[in-house]
Amino acid sequence: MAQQPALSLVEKSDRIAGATLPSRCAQCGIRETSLCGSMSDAELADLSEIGRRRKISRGQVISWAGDPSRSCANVVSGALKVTATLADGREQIVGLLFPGDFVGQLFSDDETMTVTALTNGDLCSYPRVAFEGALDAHPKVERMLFKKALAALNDARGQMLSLGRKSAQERVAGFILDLAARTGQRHPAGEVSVHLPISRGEIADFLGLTIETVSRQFTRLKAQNIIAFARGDRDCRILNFARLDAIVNPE
Amino acid sequence: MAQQPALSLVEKSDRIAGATLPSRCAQCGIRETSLCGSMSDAELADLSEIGRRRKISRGQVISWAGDPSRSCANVVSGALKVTATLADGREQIVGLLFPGDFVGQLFSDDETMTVTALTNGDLCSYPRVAFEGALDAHPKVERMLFKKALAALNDARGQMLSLGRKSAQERVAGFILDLAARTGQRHPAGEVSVHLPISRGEIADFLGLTIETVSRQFTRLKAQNIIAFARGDRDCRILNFARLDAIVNPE
DNA sequence: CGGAACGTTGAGCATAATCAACGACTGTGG
DNA sequence: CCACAGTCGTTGATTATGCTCAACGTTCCG
Repeated sequence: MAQQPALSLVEKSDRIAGATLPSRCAQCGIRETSLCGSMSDAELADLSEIGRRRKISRGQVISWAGDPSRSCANVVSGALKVTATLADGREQIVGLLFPGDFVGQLFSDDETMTVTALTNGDLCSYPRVAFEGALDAHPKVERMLFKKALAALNDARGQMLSLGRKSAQERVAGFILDLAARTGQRHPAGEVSVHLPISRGEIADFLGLTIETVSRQFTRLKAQNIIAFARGDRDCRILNFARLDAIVNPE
Repeated sequence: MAQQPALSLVEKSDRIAGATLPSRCAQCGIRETSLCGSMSDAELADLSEIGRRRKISRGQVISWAGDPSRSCANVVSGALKVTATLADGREQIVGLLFPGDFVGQLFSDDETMTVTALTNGDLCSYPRVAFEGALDAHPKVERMLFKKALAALNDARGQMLSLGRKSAQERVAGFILDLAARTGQRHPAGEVSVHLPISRGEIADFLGLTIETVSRQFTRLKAQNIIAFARGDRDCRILNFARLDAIVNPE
């Protein structure tokens, strides 16, 4: 994955400005699920003053662990990964971000994690210090961010249980089921199809396994007719939901 | 470990009350590090209205995963563990709580994790809904809790890296170093002594290993003269900080 | 066409889990 | 006082799970 320079606030991008609500906010597809959902039009105009819309492309690093924390953002479209890494290159994905999620390290001078775009997409980006100032004036926004942080903490803790205590098969099966619950499409026959948003290697980094082990577990689930793949390696169909669930919730 | 009923708010305990600041708050040893540090005396009097001091004893379960979330608390003294468990009994410690830390699941009707006392201690306990109400009136308290949640999230993510990507020896060495940074005592000869607050079994549950593996890693570090134990199995002395650090930060 | 990225499969191995035994220490009750 | 059970930690033997190394097929692009 090509590594590119992190977000710079001086790069060319459109300004979201004006005393009234910009049209891109009024039309924004994620307004209900993001921070902005907690704000009145007047409040949103306030925040949009300091924000910029910004395009990101697959593989681009949004922020590097250790760099100064200068900006934060809402994900408007696309997907990103948050990773922790060791000096020798071992990597663990500690979070996945989708539209409506918040990116950045608030109240800290340094980023602690690296954030990378998994797909092309758009961010609504804010200078960190100005954004923190806006939080003082808008307690409803702070409350929403607080709740998002608590949800992220619960997610992380659930993932810790997987990483520390589950077998490879349980982790892979759980990954498919989690995705199905989030983004799965139900089919007439009762089957569910799930698009895997990340590569085998990224699944491995997410689950604390190797690429080969992830691949073998998929193969094993295919051999048991629990899942099947259609049109490539990323479109997974759950043929036997009950047996998949039985792997994840043992006994 | 004996399992006892979870926190009941009707149990006998002293009331922290009065329009003025109660003496137990004025004298509280953790006031600077806990929520209360962000409050003026007048604000603190407000919060103390709804709080109770409560004693907890080693092994006692403060709240069970799945139970309704009725209360939250500050840790005044002692230590607690936050655990996630699977149906078949596998357990992962996802957080350790010490004086000044916050206990409880805010903005959620159900607890998602089990919290258990590792030692005898004291909590400052609040009804959850009333506490949430107090947050509306005291943005500085909410801000402090928000920062604590973000710190807990960073901790959890660092732990995810250990669980997913580090060897048993790296995890055990890292555990000792983390404790040393938190609570270690420096000695004249440059050595550092660390009291391990939890048993081998709990260390295993924290690091995602078995008791035997944890024990073998301690033995290995002892054999290399990197650490030594004094007066029992819980007082660890770091004899060679550099080599311990080299294990944790490889290459 | 050549190369790169991605995914799968196989063989062998290493790490940590499992199963088992044992010593040290603690508190209990005869 | 001692016998006893219980908890905790250590150590040994064996096993299994998942990792490493390697080869190969496919797809996509330049």
